[in-house]
Amino acid sequence: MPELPEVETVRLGLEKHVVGKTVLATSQLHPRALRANSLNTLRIFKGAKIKAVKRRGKFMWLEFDRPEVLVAHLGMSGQFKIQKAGTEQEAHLRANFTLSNGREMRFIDQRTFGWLAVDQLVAGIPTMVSHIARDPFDPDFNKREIVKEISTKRGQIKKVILDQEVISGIGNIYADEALWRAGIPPETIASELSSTQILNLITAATKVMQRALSAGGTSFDELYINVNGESGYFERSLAVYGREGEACRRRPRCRAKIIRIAFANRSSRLCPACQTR
DNA sequence: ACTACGTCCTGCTTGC
DNA sequence: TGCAAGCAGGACGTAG
Repeated sequence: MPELPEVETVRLGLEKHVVGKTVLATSQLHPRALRANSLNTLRIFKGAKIKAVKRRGKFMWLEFDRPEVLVAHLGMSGQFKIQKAGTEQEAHLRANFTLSNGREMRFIDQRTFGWLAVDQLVAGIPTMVSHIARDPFDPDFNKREIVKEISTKRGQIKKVILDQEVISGIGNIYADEALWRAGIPPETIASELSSTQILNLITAATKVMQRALSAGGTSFDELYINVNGESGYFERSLAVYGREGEACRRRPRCRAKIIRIAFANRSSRLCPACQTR
């Protein structure tokens, strides 16, 4: 599932392949590919030169030599692929951009939770991304400030770190991994944690996502791939996600089995022995 | 202002 | 064996 490291992997791939290229043609192949707003056509980018590919949390956007930007969210299963023009269409191709270098930038999305949108920048951020908090990879991410903010929250800690308006980029996989690394149960009330515990948790989330980025992102069931069509290899290093029933990897002592519990209409994976209050 | 939950979607896995 | 239910889940809108 694309979370911060996977989206950053895609951003890096796009940056390498599309910056400096001009969009010659666009096509939208699925009604849900484009999120409805006032600027609801991809055709606006015809003839535009791509200047930059930026990101905040799990949101990405392309900047052009004109005011409009193309915002993209991968949702559950969104992918970007760079293909030679005219290559056979993928089964779930949702939008296509023909580029000036004989390539096509393709947006592919099986489950259609992902979307594209035409938007404008306000203070350097697309309006539809302005409510999203900074992510831990942001140079202006203020860890001490975030720790302080989290310490005031009355909600369960996992919900708090999944709240993209508090800290962005963390999804279900890295939330579970960070909580395991910090030894904190997901249902703990945030305000009942010490500042040190919260700091440890944010540090753990940052580290696990940095390691995942180094490995090219986590790929589960191969729905996530980067723009070259290659999968990430980080899943080998996951401690709890997808490991229910297997032995906890904490050393030297813990040998308990990882369990899966229902949490907020989703699932959480955790070690019942070493994630305790 | 805050929290909780339903909704969107497809395809693979599980269970009867 | 075959079909139906379950599961995966990010973000957002609405209900409470």
